[in-house]
Amino acid sequence: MPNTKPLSISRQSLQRMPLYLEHLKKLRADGSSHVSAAFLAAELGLHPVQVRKDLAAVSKVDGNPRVGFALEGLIEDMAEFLGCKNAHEAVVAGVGNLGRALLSYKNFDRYGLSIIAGFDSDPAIIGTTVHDKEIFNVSRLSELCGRFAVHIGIITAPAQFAQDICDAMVLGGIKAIWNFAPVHLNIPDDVIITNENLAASFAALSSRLRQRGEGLGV
Amino acid sequence: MPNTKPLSISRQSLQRMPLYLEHLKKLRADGSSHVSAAFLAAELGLHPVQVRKDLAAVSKVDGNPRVGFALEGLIEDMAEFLGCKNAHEAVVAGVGNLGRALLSYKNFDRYGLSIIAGFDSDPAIIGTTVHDKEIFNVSRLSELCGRFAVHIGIITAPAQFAQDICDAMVLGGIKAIWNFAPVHLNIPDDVIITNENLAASFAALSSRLRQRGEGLGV
DNA sequence: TAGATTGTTAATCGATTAACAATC
DNA sequence: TAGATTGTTAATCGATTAACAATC
Repeated sequence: MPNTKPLSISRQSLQRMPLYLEHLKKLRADGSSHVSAAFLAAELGLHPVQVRKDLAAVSKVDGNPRVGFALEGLIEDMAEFLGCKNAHEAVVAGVGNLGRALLSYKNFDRYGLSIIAGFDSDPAIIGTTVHDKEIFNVSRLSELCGRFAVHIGIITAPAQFAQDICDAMVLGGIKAIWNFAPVHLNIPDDVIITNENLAASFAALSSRLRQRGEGLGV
Repeated sequence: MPNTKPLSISRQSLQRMPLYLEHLKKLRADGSSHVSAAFLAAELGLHPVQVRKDLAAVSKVDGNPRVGFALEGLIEDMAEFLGCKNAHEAVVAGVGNLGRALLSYKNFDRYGLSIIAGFDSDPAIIGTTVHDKEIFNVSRLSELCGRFAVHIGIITAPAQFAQDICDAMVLGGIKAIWNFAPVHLNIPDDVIITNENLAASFAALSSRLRQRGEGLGV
């Protein structure tokens, strides 16, 4: 059984997938039935070959010279690939402004993702709901992760609590962590992690701006 | 005048810089005066050579065999590099949950970053303040960007408004955009952009988890 | 048919990692 | 001194881009 598809898709490709899906849906809504890689690439500011490779990685839909790819099949395969059908659930620990924003974020639905509960240590918000999701005491984090059979944990708590929360999540059976706390977390090898550091992103953008400004002698 | 330092630092390096700064400060607070690249690398889960290169790119502090780098100078240079001294200001358009979270985010201070105002179209919140920052009518976006002499714009509005907001920002003199709307924005060449797609990140993490699960036959 | 568009192989580019001599 | 640690050059790795024959 020859394996034509690469076993794993690059992280960068993976990040682009939701953008394709979004744009393909838009094109379909506009009444198109086909799309060429070149067109899609131009719209999204990507390289045409990159687009073709990305599409080939997740879909068996063959492109057609002159007409491009059939939108319908592409959308179906892309949705399938991204797991939009079998929903993926997560919990979020740290219900400050950011946690609250994620609990209320509507775009997750489109990819079959949902945050089903929040955890915090503040008695004032434990027991309340945000966007219809209940907020539990963080002390019950590992217990409830197990009970909910959730495998994705999101950390939006202050840095000093992040490692403890992380440990509790791992104990509760969490296999993937989306970490917004600006610290390096120690995790077992079988748990995957994505670090999302907003301050670092902002600072990096600001530095790029300054570098460019200097380069131009401004 | 030979140019020893590379003109530009890679995007990835740039993203790591705030993490170094954070960790270096922590070490200093713990009473250390020096740190070795190997130690720092282990703490942050990076490669030692990578750390040395990164440090060398922003600091003239020479490492010392046996003792490592002097913390004090390193922190100073890193802070200088990241522009923590001359504060950088931004405005945010779209004061929903996410915009609100960014307006209230405390970690930005540490890098001399601040969001000075918000913009929205909802009459109910125009004129109110969030974390002491006033919310203006989005119709005044370009006017006020110019008046405030702000060069960084953050877009946290729904996707369908993003391009218009972006255009208004560019018109107002914005030179760097941090875009949270899940769409590709068309901008002039002299404006830099960082796209932050939360749904895409979440979806990518979820896909990685699923891929791994399949690989292990779970 | 002619030409737009695909899919694939090879070249390029950039970042990370390995190797190692220099040095405090 | 001996050995930990640096700084740098070369090798590796991975992703993007270029080139081009195949095809509807």
